[in-house]
Amino acid sequence: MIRVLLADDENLVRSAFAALLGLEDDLEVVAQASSGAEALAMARAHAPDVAVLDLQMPDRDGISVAGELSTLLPGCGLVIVTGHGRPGHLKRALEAGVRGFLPKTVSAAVLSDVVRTVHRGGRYVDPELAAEAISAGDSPLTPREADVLELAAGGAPVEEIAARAHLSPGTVRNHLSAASAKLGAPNRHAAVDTARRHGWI
Amino acid sequence: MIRVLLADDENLVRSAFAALLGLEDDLEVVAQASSGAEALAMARAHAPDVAVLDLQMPDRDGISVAGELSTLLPGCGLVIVTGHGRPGHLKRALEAGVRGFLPKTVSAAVLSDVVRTVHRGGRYVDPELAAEAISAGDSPLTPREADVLELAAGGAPVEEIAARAHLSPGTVRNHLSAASAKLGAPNRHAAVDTARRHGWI
DNA sequence: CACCACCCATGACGCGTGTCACCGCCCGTC
DNA sequence: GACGGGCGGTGACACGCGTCATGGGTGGTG
Repeated sequence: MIRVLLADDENLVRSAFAALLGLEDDLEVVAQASSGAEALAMARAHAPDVAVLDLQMPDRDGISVAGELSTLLPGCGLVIVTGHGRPGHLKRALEAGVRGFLPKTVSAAVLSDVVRTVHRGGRYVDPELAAEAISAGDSPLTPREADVLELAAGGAPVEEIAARAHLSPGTVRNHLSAASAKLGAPNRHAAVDTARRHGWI
Repeated sequence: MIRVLLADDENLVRSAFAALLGLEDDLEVVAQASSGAEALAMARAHAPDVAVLDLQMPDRDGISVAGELSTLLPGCGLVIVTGHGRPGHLKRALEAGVRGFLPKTVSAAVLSDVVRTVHRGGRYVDPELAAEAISAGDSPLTPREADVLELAAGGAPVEEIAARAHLSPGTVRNHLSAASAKLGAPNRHAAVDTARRHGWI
């Protein structure tokens, strides 16, 4: 019997996953969590064999939770499930010790299979996502450029970004200009869009 | 036995919902669809008692599907399920004949209860969402302003928006300026953000 | 009919922004 | 030690953009 921890902030989806996994004879959902912090607490309490984590959760990234879990429970298999799979996320997830990564578009049978595969020590990443990740490659942005671009995401004026990043407005514009050029975007807003699509911010 | 149609582009979620509803004795999932068009075809073929539709689907809005279904199968109960519930969506959904509207954050028991309620001819909208919708009110934007604002969403320059909307650049700027003013946003990008949060575009 | 809201357009003003050149500083590698 | 790359900063220029005033056309309402 494989003991599974489920974490997803959308209660309905999480319960539905639990129902789905509950149909399998060899799987048992022993704990559920609706946030990253709760997931860690539950993991500590129940020591599951496999943790299935949603990528987007209100308090923290599913990947950062995975990273912490991999040191906390080294034997625990880690699976990330996500609505919109971005290539950058996949890379970060694998670095965090995640061994299963799949979008919510896959068919139902895949989830339980992946849980079993990961429990056996195997790996599974969605083929389509893997192809995207390879073709997309690494982020061309320097860390600082990514920071500034992220702060520009809300459509804030340069002045505000400068204040929040403790930089001079001119430097902010330089970073944004460089980022836009690297991403082939005509302006920073399109650059934000592109960077988001690739999971680089 | 209540016969249910399920439509959601995320196969995993849809199958999981099917498993969840399948646990209930009085509910039976008779058809599933992964797009709006497919949902309509399935509805025609199976004439379900209740249709559970995801708001976001690749080809078309779940609400527009609902609108078509309400004329196609007047007796069919309509339920919309959504990840991020926007007040504007709720209003549009109710106008389209939808009688159940709930975010994916609700607990598992609610979904099957809502299906039953809607089948009996009752209504259910998530209380939190309803409160937001009431406090938010109607969209202050004129139809044209909403159009232009939507085209501005991708961070496109004014020139491009003008070309795509068959307008003069000056007119576009006027519409955007008016929209930003109405939404209390310092620029159009923040205006896009605000309008999206309220479901006005 | 007058009135008003919406739509489309033009022109002008001023600020925000994108772009470039150039500066110094730090830290890694060859 | 020289070199290159990332980082922070300045100054200048030109364009995009936000804002406003103004105008004409349309359709619905009192």
